[in-house]
Amino acid sequence: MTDLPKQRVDTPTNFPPFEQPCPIRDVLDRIGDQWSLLLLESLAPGRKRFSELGREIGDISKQMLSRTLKQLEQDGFITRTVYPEVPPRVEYELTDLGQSFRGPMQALVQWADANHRVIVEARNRYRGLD
Amino acid sequence: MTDLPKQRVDTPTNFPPFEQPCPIRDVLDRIGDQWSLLLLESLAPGRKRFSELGREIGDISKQMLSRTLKQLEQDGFITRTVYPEVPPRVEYELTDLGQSFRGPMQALVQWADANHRVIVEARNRYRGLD
DNA sequence: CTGAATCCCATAGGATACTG
DNA sequence: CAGTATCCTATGGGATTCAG
Repeated sequence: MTDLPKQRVDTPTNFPPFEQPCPIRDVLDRIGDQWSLLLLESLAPGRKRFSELGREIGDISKQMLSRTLKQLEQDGFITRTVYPEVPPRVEYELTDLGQSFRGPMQALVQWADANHRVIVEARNRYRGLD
Repeated sequence: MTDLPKQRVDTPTNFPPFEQPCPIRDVLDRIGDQWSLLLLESLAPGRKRFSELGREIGDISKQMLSRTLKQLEQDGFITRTVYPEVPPRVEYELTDLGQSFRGPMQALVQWADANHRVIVEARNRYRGLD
C-alpha cells in the first residue's frame, strides 16, 4: 500500500507561515527529484521501454526507475502501456501534458548547459578565499 | 567545516553506467532542492535581507534559509552584503547569473501554475481506479 | 523482462539553544 | 538580527531478493 505523500500542512516552524500550499511547490516537489527530469528528457524523442530507459539513464536503480515512472504516470506526464507478451514488454510515452512540459524543461536544460562553466568557476573562486 | 558534496562517481549500480557527470544534473542537484527556487523567486524583485526572506517563504527554518543562501552564493547566483551596524543587517541580491536564470525559472513557474489543475486531476483520477 | 518487497544507509531538513 | 552548532527524525534512494 503506497500511501501518497501528505501535503506538508503539519509543523509551521519558527517563521510565521505565509502562503498557502502553492502549485509551484507542489509541482516542483514532484519533478524536482533526482530522476524525473532525466526521464522526461529521455522520453522526449518517443516511447521507450523500461530497460531501455534504465540503460539510457545509466546509474538509476530499478527501484527508482519504477517508482519515478509510476509517479510521472500518476501525475499525468506519461502513459504506461503493457504488452501481454511472453517476456513482458512495457512502454512509456509522454502525454500531452508531458509534451507541454518540454518547453520549460528545455529552457532549464539549455540554461544549465550554457551556464555550467560559470557556476563551476564561481564555486572554485569561493573555495579559493577560504 | 562544510565539506562540499562529492560528485557521485561512486557505486555504478546494477545498470551499466552511461554518461559522464553532466552539467544538467550538476545544476539541478543544486537548485533542485526544496528552497533554492523559492528564494531566487523571492529575490527577483530586488535585494532583501535575511529575515525578510524568511518571512516571505514562511515555512523555512533559519538553518535551511542560511544554508541555502550560502549555496546560492557559492554558486554565484546571489551576493551577500553585510552592513556592520548595531543590529547586524545582511542583504542578498541576485547576480547577473542569478538574473539570467529568471528566464528559465519563470518558464517553469508559469507552466506549473498553468498546469497544476490538470496534474491534480490526474492524481485524483489515478486514485479513483485503485 | 518488468516490476514489487524488503532492508538499510546517507542525507535533507526541522527544533532548539547559543553567539556576535 | 543573522547566523552557527547540535541533535534528531523523515525521507530518498541503492542493493538485493522475490514474483508474474
